[in-house]
Amino acid sequence: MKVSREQVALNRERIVDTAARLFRQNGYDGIGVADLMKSAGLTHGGFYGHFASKEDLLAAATRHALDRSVQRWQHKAAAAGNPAAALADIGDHYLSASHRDQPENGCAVTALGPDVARLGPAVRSALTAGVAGQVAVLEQCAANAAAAGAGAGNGAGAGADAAAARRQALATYAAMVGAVVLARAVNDQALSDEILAAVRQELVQLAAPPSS
Amino acid sequence: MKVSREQVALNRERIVDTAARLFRQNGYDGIGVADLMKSAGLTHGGFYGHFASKEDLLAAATRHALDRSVQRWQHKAAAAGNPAAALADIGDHYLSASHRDQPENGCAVTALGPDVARLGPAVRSALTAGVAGQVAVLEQCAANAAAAGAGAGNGAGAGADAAAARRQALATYAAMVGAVVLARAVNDQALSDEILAAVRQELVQLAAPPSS
DNA sequence: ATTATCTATAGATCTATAGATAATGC
DNA sequence: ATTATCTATAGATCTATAGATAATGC
Repeated sequence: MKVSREQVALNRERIVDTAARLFRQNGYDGIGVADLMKSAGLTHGGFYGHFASKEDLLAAATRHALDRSVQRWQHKAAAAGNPAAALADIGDHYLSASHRDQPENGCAVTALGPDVARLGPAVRSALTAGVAGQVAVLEQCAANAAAAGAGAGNGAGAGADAAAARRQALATYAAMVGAVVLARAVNDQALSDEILAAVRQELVQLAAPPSS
Repeated sequence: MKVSREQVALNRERIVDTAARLFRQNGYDGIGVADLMKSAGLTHGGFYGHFASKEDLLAAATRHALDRSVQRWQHKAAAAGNPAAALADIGDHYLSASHRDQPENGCAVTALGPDVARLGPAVRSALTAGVAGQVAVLEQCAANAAAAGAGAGNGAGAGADAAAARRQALATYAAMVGAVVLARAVNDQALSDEILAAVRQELVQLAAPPSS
């Protein structure tokens, strides 16, 4: 039952896409290779022609899922009229009930962070690249917001602004990740909603140019 | 080989303590009942006299670990001279390299959040109680900081302050949780350190009374 | 002829249970 | 007599591999 090289590439892509969904939904240990392959419409044994191991697949799936996330963020940032609107757009989506309730389509960091932390360098590097990409988008937005808020600054001020923008981007990103992890884990709908709302609110204040 | 009732209670406690450590270290699916019991110095089969299921043990272990965390936070808050020092003390410890590098002794939310989100109500309720306890400590610190910073406020101002203190506590807590999840998952020491430092920095600013 | 996928299975591991054992506590 | 723990195992599941099959692509 050999298939064309084109079909092989399509099959591999299907496996990665299926894995990205099922790993986020069930965790790394929550879904087996046999079930993954079955969901992708293939049989168990064929898996090892595409990937060296289950962990190797997770690395590919993580890269795949986060690449898509970063691209969406970049698109939002480019489409928004101003930096504050871009941050609000990204944050409102990330901190929405639908992102909380659909981990299978959501950020791989929130769904798989602790799993990835216990795995090997290939998986962790895939996640790291995604994190760096997401942070870079936020950092650019924060820097643009600061520049729009400031008058004609001097050189030292611009350098301090850049460092502050990066710090703010990292802290905001951490708050977004933590909020979704918490909102999913907590068994109290009101508290879950409250956590998401609190971080959304903070993000609005961050997007506003500094008042000083 | 029956043991005294006192020894039974000690054995149960030992199982919970061992489980709290090994679940945080390896994840819920990363350690089996047989190995847990072996680490506790008991045999596999004896487990089901103490707990109905592995998930039941995770609920007990989560409650145990988070109770201890909340108690430490309360102690820090009471021991600090002022609210800002209390927040700094809690945050510096939570956002330290040693907390990042020793998940087996750290916050159960950061180590097990996504696992817990996929499990039943008993486990999730245990985590929720811990989250609520940790947030309450931060909220009290933020409220005290706001009260110390304000003059003699009117009633409406105090109500707004209380709501703002809770929002700030939730957002800060989310940032702390997210920072540790990220710092552990990322395969880049400099980025990991930078994430922790950025949130520590933000926490200092939160602890300062509002400038307005 | 090459090779992607298939069937079948090895070998290990996991949760949970059944029945035996032996020390406590009435 | 009760019961906490023990040994042993059932039954299911997991990753990975071996060898067969059959369609592609030289």
